[in-house]
Amino acid sequence: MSNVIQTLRERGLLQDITDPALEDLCQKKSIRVYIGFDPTGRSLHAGSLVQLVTLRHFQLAGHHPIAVAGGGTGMIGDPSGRSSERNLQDDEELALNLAGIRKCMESFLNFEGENAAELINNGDWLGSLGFIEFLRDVGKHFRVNEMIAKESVRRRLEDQSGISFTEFSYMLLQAYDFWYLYKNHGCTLQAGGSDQWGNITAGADLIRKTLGGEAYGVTTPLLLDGQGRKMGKTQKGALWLDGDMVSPYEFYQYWVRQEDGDIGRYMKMLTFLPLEEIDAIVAEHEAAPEYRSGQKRLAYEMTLMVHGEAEAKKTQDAAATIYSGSLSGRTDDELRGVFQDAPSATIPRSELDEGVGTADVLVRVNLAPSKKEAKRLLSQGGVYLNNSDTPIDSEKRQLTVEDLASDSMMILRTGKKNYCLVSFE
RNA sequence: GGAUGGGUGGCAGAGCGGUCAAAUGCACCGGACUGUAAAUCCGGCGGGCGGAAGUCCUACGUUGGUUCGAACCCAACCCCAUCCA
Repeated sequence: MSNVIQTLRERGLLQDITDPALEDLCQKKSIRVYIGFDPTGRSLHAGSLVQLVTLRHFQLAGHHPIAVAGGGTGMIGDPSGRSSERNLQDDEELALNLAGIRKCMESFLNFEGENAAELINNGDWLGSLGFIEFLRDVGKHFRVNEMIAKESVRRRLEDQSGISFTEFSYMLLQAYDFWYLYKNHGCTLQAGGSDQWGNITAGADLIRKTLGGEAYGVTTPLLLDGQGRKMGKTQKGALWLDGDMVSPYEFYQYWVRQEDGDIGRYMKMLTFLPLEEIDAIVAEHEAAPEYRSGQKRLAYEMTLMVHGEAEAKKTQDAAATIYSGSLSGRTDDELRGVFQDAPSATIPRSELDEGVGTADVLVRVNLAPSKKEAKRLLSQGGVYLNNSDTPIDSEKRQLTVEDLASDSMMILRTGKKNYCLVSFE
C-alpha cells in the first residue's frame, strides 16, 4: 500500500504523530481512521477542508475513513478555542445538520465500494451512555489535575464566566468516542486539527489503559492564510461548502483573492494535483503574478472538487466574463448563464418603456437597502450599468430600453462586485 | 434577599433638560490607489418626500409622570455587573 503518512508529510498536512510506528503499519494493512466533525451548521465550511482532504488521502491509499459527526458532543461544545459556552442543539436541528454535512462530504469521500467511507453520529452511543457507567469506565482514568492544566480549560477558569461541568467533560467524551470506535469498529487512528491533539491523545491513552490496545493519532496543521488568520472567513460569514449558502461563484472568487505566497501551500494541502504539477503552476505564476494564474487554477480546482466540473467551468467562465469584457450585445441566455449565481430580479417591461428611476430599481433589486442609500451610491459614483467601467453619473438617471444589455436584461452593479441581473418582462 | 453601579445606534462607548438622529472608535458601504488583496487616504453610514435648503416619521431597557420641551428629571417595573447574605 502506498505510504499515506509520507503523502501527508509531503503535502504539509502532517503536524504531529503519536507514534512513528504508524507509518509502517498503514503501509502493511488497511486501517480505520476517524475524524470528528462539528455538526453545529447546516453545512461544513472551509475550516473542515483540511480534514476532508486528509480523510480522502487515507481513502485513496486504501484505508477506511470514518467521519464522526459530533451529534452527542455537539450538544455540549468543545471549550477549545472558544471563550463562551455554545447553545445546546435540539434533535431536529441536529438531524438537518447531519444531512447537510453528509452532502458536503460526498464531494470528497466515496461512501460506496470496498473501503467505503462511513458517517456516524456519536449521539448513537453517547446518548445511551449512563452517567454512572461513564464515571466508572472513563472518568476513573482521568486526573482532574491534568485536565485543568490544559490551556483551553485554564483560560476559561481564569475568565469570569468560568466553565461549566458539561464543557469540562468534553475531553472525556471525545476520548470515549475513540475508545468506542476502537472497540466496536476496529478504528485505530484518530486524525484532527492540531488543536485536537490533547483530545486525541486522551482517547489513545484511554484505549491503552483500559483495553491494552494500541491506537494512534495524527494532527494536521491549522490552515492559516499569509497573515496568520484562520481560513474561510468571508465578509458575509463563513465560507460554506453548500452551494445554496455560498454560491459556487462566491466560492471560486474566494480562492481567486488569495495572496500569491499562499498559492503553492494551499494547492498542496487542499488539492490532489501531483506535486510536480503544483511546482510548475507556482513557477508559472511567479513569472507573471499579475495574471493571477495561480489563484485561478487554485480556485478552479477547489470549485471542481466541491461543486463538480459543470459548476466549476461555468463559474470560471463567468469570472472571466465579468472581469474582462463588456456585456452588451449578448443574448438573454448567455447573461443568465454568466450571472446564474448572482441575485436576479424581475421588473415589468412596461416600466422600462416609460423609464424608471435608477434609485428605485436599486432598492427593488436589493442592491440598496433604502432609497436614501441608493441615492448615496449613485452620487458617490458607485453604480455601474452593464459592467461598464464608468459609473452612472447622475442620481436622476432613468433606465430605459436603450440600457438593455440583451433583449430583456441588464446588469446593475454596485461597488466592485455586487451584481444583479435585472430582467424586464 | 441587601448594597452599589449600570442598561444609548451592528459592537464598544460619550452625552445627563432644548443647539441630539445622538461625539468618538470598530464594523459596514462607496470612491481613489492596486494585480479581483492588505495597508493608506477621501466620502458615507435610521427611514419617507425633495434637486437642494428642508421637512416629517421612528429610535436612547419597559411603562407611566413632571415640563412649552426629556436619551437627559421623577416613579414603578424588567434585565445586567460587582460585592455582601
